[in-house]
Amino acid sequence: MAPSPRRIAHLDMDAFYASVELLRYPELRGLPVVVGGRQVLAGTSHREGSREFPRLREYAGRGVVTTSTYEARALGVFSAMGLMKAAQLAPEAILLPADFEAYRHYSRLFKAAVATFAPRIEDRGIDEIYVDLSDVPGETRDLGRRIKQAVREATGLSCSIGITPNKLLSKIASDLEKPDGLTLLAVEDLPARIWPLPVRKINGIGPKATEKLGELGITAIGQLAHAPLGFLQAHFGGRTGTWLHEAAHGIDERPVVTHSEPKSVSRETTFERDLHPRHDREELSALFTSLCVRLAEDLRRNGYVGRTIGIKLRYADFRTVTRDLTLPEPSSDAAVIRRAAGECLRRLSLDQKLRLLGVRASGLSVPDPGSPADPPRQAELPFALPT
DNA sequence: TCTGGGGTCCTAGGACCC
DNA sequence: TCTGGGGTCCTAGGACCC
Repeated sequence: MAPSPRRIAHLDMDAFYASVELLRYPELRGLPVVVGGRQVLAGTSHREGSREFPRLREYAGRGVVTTSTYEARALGVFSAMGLMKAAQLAPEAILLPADFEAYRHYSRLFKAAVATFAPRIEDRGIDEIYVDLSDVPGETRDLGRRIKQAVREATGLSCSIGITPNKLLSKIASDLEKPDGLTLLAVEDLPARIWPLPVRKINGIGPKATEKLGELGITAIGQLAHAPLGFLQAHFGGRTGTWLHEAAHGIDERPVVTHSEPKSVSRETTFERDLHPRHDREELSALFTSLCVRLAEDLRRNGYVGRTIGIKLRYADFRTVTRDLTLPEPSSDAAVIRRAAGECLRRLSLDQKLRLLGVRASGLSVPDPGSPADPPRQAELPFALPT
């Protein structure tokens, strides 16, 4: 007898950041609203009663759209789009700065609400989770309705849920009836509901793979399903070819992972304007040190030390390079991190303008209590870039 | 109108060791 | 003094995701 299929839910909050902002500013409901950018705009009046909100057209800078309301999406404004481009499409849209504290608060609320009756939860970021419902009693659609209701009662927000035998299909399903959707799918529904969709809908197929598949004449998931395994393996390699084939057939045995340890921690910043390593040396050096200090704080706050320290540079032409260095002993000390990052920096030619600088710690571990890997809190910092 | 910040996983070459 | 082979670590880059 075949084992009964799992019941895996994927829950995705609808336009999450923007929806949280609408809780705060209900008068913006129904308007195109965009969350993004880095700071509140200067000159924006905040009068009580008749509040003036900044418009997208007033924005100047390097920010991107983090979330847009469905009204803004109707104007062509989507996540990850540059705000300057978004302003061309929707100059009158309201632009609000991101308030991650608020989003984290609502994130905790909705996850806690789901956990009260479906505790096997995999965190997929601030606004998404997978939930293993296999052992939760109740009829599937009813469970879905109860989860949505619990989320709404806890947060005042709507979400979309897909429930299928695995994570891959549930992720696709949760998107099918957004917003406020509840979509149940069984393997028999694959040809009718999944195969007509573009391959890009498969989580893990991005712009590059979509492009390459397109060149091979494959645009729909059904076409991918009918491509011979050997053909896919020949073009994408053994592993990826097999994965593409299985994904198109709705096969995915990955478990819901309820706990995982972080692998790396990083801090990076894109400058307001491109900076030259020599001409803007002092400003860059201060930024670099500040990134190291914040990274060290992040490590300490979360109780980790890192053994590999790396840097990331993005040149003005958007070319990105990384360098890293593995230390003899792991550390969370800002001065140690700064020194290692400085060593990495010395391995790069610094004759072009930069737009981004980042620092990363990987090879994380939890330090032994009292070990020398956990040095005193404050240490002296070298404040100059290596020459 | 140029493209944020925080992550994960995979690949691949060279060093190094047995 | 012809070119073995496997395992692991380190490093760099890239695709992808939220």
